[in-house]
Amino acid sequence: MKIKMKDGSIQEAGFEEELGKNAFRHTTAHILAQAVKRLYPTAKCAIGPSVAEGFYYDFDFDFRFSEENFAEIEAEMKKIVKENLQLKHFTADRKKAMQAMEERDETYKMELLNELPENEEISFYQQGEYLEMCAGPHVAYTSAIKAFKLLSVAGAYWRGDEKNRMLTRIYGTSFPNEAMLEEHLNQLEEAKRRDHRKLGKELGLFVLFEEGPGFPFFLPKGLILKNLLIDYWRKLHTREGYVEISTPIMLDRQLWETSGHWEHYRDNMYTTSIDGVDFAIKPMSCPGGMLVYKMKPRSYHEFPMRISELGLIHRNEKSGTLHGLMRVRCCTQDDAHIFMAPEQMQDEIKGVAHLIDEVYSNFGFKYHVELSTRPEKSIGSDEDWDMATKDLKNALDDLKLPYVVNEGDGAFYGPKIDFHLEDSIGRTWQCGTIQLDFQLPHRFGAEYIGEDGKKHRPIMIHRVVFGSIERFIGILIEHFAGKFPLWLSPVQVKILSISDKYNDYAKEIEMFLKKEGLRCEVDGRAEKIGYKIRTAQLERIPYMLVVGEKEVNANCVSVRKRDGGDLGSMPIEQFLEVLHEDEMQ
RNA sequence: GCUGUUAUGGCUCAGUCGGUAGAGCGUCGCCUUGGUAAGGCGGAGGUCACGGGUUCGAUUCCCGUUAACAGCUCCA
Repeated sequence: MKIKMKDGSIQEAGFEEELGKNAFRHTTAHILAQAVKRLYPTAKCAIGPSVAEGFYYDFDFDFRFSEENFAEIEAEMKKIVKENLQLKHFTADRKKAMQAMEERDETYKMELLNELPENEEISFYQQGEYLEMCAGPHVAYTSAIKAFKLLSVAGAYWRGDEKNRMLTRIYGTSFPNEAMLEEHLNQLEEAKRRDHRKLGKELGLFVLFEEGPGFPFFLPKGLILKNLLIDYWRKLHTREGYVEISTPIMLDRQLWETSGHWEHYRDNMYTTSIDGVDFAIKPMSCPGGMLVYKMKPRSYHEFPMRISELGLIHRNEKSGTLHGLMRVRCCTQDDAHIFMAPEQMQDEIKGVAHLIDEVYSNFGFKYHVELSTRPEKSIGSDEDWDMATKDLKNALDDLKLPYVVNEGDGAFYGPKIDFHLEDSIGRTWQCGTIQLDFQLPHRFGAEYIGEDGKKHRPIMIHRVVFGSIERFIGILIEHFAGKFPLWLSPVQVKILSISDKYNDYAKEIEMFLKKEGLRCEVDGRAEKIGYKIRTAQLERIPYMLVVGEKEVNANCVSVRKRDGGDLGSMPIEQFLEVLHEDEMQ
């Protein structure tokens, strides 16, 4: 494909290249805008870029727009593609540009134009009667857009600011041929099938009630999963030299004033009053950990002091942001606070980064890293922030971990390294984080006696590996599509009797396996074996043991694997070996 | 929180252009006692999210509330 660049040059790029794909989708967005203007001349255009899986365009309509309008827009877009319009690129000076936008009453474009530098040549693309102020790039002809589809409509603030007017955003996607579009739509369907909210309900893992929006209930099988993750976590942290504490979920307001949460996090905190004293339910565990640190004089001999806590935290998240287990108002954070001397900082950051990598790799997760810098609402001096940010950067560079900088997204007390995991439809969620904090030790007056016998201020790292266990479980469910590895499966083995005559034998097998420490169940219903297998298969149970007359007589079990089908008959001891091999994988 | 959409048995969904509702799955009972992804028959189960309004009459129309969904904003 020929791509028309902003500077007037022409580059060659295929759809599989970023440049080609973005130009392709961006042009589709223009075709959408052209169709919209033809059908609804009073609509105003804002912006319409390409995004990871397609494109969107923001419009300001003077009527209520809905997905019912998609059909006629798509029909009009098809016409524009068929008309094979050329995308002509040209530039104009500011005055002419403004004149053109005024004529068309494109007030949003005029606002954007006003913010461009005084002497800048303004770039335009025109296809047929449709003219857009746009930096491109675009493909050369509208006929290139062979397959497209409008997907959804949603509100979006003008320029991403919630104080601004809300515009109507139309999402769509496009491909060079119908087959690719079809495949993409299939992928979206598959993603819906592994949505953790759907699977969580089907597999009986967790539930949310109207009585507690954002406060998930764990059901027996979900709690097994949660507890197994915690067991795994404890083992790792003991190995890594952490000690674990548990602090109250509710503490005196004064503590939160000292930490700065009262001032900077107040809107997200639940509070109550007892005997006329204000208390706040903790949105983070650090201040409690700080009290433990400060309870007695500390020495550099104790450093690095790694104190972990599975903290039950509550945050009043805005109603519209709640999302299954991914975004909740109450969750368990696998927190830890590391107190140390400045010279230990680099090693500690790297140690935590390795630990996070170990855990994510164990589950087969891919992740990406972001470095979040000082937000507007924050505490501490510029020097401290610069130093802390530089320290995190150095550690990332040493580790050779690629990262993107997320300006202004740090915690209010310090910059952080964030680890992001993907859900089934490619949305990413922050899970692990490493935060460097010079502020809380200062605010609390934390100290330690150094080698020189003098008092010093410790540095503090806040870090989580899972992030919130709830969110991590959400990611796990989607990643495995409910087919958890053997060690994590709430039910590992289900024993299916051919008929209820063999239920006693099935129970014997169950007792035997339970003594071996396995989680198992018997399906002794008066149903046919095909039906019991179907049920167990839908429950994503890793191993099924079929027992009937043959097995009773031969004192064995017939093994069926969730993904491998019938493995044949074997004595129960041999089945244990099969499980053992599975676990080794 | 904002914009839009939605809310009907445990689950997934029909339906009523205003006259108080139906299917499949699940559940319960009976028959069947079976060999690797759904055997047959029958029963129970719903104040149609909640609160107002319009109406002779509202699950259906209107308003509000709550929750869910998509996106935005925000975040672990």
